[in-house]
Amino acid sequence: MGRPPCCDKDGIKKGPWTPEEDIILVSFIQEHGPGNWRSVPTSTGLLRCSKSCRLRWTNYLRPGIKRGNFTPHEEGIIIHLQALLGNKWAAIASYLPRRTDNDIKNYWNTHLKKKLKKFRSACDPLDQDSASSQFMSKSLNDFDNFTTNSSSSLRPDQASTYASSTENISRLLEGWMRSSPKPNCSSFLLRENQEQENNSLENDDQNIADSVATNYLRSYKEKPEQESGGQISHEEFESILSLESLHNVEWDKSCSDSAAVTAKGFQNSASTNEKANTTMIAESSPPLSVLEKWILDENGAGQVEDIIELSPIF
DNA sequence: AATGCCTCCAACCGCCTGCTA
DNA sequence: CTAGCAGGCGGTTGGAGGCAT
Repeated sequence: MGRPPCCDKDGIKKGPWTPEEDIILVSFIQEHGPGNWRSVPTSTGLLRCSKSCRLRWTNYLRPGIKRGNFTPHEEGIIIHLQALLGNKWAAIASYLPRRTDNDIKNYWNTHLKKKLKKFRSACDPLDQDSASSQFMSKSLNDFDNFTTNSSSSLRPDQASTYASSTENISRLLEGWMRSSPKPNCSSFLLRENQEQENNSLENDDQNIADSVATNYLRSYKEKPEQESGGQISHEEFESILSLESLHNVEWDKSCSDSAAVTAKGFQNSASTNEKANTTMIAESSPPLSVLEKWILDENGAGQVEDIIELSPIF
């Protein structure tokens, strides 16, 4: 026999969560830590299924979630990663630790898809396929300029309403958690603490850079040959090469043979100057983030300053 | 003021994978 | 080994609120 059912399917409440339910859920997690969702409905008396509880926590109540407008640079990261990884929102969210996959997915569907469409139309209204491929070779700066000059991506009225409601809950939760920290929830208490949150902001550069480097290399190496067709794009390889040199990552034997051959060939034929530049950048001080160098590699020098200036998380 | 349309996001649905009994 | 559930994920939707007429 398998596991027992997580919860009784009858009498399950659906729809928006009330503040009371939020408080019950958070107080339970404060005591027991996130996880073991199966026991949440029975232990708390919430008329919600365990799945709903988990979603509510991960997408809304979890401390450390950054809400509100996406920065132009965050947009750029999402666009770039979406082009590389597809609609792997969870994977993309792993590069933006303070954003939830649901938020990124919503933002993509409601804002970025439209902007991309406009961008592509602006590139070449007569040849959408060509414009699509051109887009990948366009710099993030082009897109940033385009989006900056476009109308606001989030209506101010909605943003303020949304922020005020979430902030109220957030403040409530922060107060509770600070008042009685529990050892078993230290992992998320770290994130909810404002002081440490500020530190986290300062360290986001390296955290995200490391996250990008390791996840990107891992996802590439785990990419089945049939999926990539044994080939990688110029952009992909340049990204990987840049990350590899910055992190001293060796090409893994586990890479598919043809992909590895392609990569090696590309590596050998790549401009010496390009590689030297990359290495030089990597060794320069103060260090730039891997992500910045990654983007820098694709967009030419001069973008880094914009990136740093644009995004508060960098 | 009333109505219809549009935008946005929280939450649900269904599928998949991995784990557990 | 197998059945069946938990957790994770991406796609989709319902409803609230704003805007245009």
